[in-house]
Amino acid sequence: MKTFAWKYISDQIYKEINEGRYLEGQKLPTENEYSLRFGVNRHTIRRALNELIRKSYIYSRKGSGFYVSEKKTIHFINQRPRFTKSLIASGDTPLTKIIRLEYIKPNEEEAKNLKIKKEEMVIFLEGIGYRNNTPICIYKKIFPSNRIPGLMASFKKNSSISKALFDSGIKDYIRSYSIISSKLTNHVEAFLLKCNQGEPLICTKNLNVNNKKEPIEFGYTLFMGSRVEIYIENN
Amino acid sequence: MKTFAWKYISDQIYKEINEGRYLEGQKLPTENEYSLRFGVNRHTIRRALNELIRKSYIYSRKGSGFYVSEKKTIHFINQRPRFTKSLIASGDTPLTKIIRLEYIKPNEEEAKNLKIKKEEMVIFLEGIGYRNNTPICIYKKIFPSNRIPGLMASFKKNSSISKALFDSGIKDYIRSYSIISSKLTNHVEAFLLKCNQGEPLICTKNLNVNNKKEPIEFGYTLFMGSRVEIYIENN
DNA sequence: CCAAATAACTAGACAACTAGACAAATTATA
DNA sequence: TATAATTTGTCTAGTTGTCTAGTTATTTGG
Repeated sequence: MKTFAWKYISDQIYKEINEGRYLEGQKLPTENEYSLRFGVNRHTIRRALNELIRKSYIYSRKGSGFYVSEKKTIHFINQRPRFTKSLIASGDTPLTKIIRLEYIKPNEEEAKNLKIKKEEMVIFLEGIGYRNNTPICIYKKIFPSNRIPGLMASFKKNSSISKALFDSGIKDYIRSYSIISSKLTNHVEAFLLKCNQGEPLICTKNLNVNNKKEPIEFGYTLFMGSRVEIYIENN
Repeated sequence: MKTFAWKYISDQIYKEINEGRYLEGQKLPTENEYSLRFGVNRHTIRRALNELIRKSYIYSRKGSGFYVSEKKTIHFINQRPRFTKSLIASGDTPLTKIIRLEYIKPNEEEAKNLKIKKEEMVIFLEGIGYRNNTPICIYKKIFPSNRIPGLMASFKKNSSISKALFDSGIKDYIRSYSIISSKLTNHVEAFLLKCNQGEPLICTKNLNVNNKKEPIEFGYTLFMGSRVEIYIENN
């Protein structure tokens, strides 16, 4: 049995990362530099680095370089889900950027979950969640606007989603259920998450209800597998 | 299929313009602002914006910014249509490029409109109309050559269509009727008009007659919806 | 053990993207 | 009005991503 160059190099670089030679988020040497150092072709270096990407120890940015991955964000799924708070608690700077906000017609599943008629227009909200300026998820949320008067205006005024809900009278809400699945990023998701096409995603689908148990939000979230892990709390 | 950042961004900005978020002539966000918003380098933004300039949805002013292009208003006159003159009058540089000129057999509608036999050969002329070096329309015209002696030779000599008609004895003509409809560009039209496939077109079909009320031209024109608006005068 | 097939590796070209510098034109400010 | 700041235009250079093609090394199967 023979150890191949790419495997040796991959292990070697990983060892150096593990030794703490490079901090989280720090840039690694370029392909070219590694190529000179190990005396192999650039493509062999790429293979070694791609192996580390596959294991999500590092990630790459086109035209820029390879970087050491940061620790995964833990996303808690429990009764009272709050993206921002869960991140603040873990000492990270959260941010969520809305990229789409409009009225649409719900599909069958959405209408059924929200307990409204298929013809009733709903608020569609799409955004990207960040941690330390790195995108970690794409979320899509459907709100029954008829049940929450003034919500659209509130979204346009507020940057925080839960604050917008609060302003519209939703003082509290709890999660009714969550479904978790997985898939690979398509080209659009890859762009939005600034990753390569074909990376694994953790997909959640969930329903939030108010204290009268009326559905107020049906949402989908795509978490980047390499940057997030989901923690399910039972209490 | 793979989406590049510049393509995604270009499409996104175009969508926002098309939604009416920015009015004609209005300034777009700066390269820097877009760069922060999309999280890419300024040069990638430039590439996206240059794509929109190429399709003349926007234009730029050095040291100032990027602006949404203004539509050209075409006065669709019932009486004396003249592409060249109407553009000169509005202070633009006119140009029309003939891309096809030959004898063909007319179809039923054309023969009927021109009041000739189906077997009688006619002159088929196809061209592209420009404003400021940007294509704004594709036109196809059918002329009953038997009724206008020497017209083909005249077309080959002259660059202006109305001048060619004038030289062939058509000193004056008026529009008999026009029909306006709409459709989306196919890939050939998109290529000729240097725009995306699926852009809306304003389609006109019309008949011109001489002072003896004999039909002398049956024509189709496809105006690019995003670059042109048609003004119809009733008097 | 040999031949064929497969995987590893080299080599090069080109595109997409990042990065920074500086010029030229415009706009805001003192 | 003069100056500073902003913004687009144009460079050069470097890095990753994706191809294609060809060579060498290893494994596989008879």
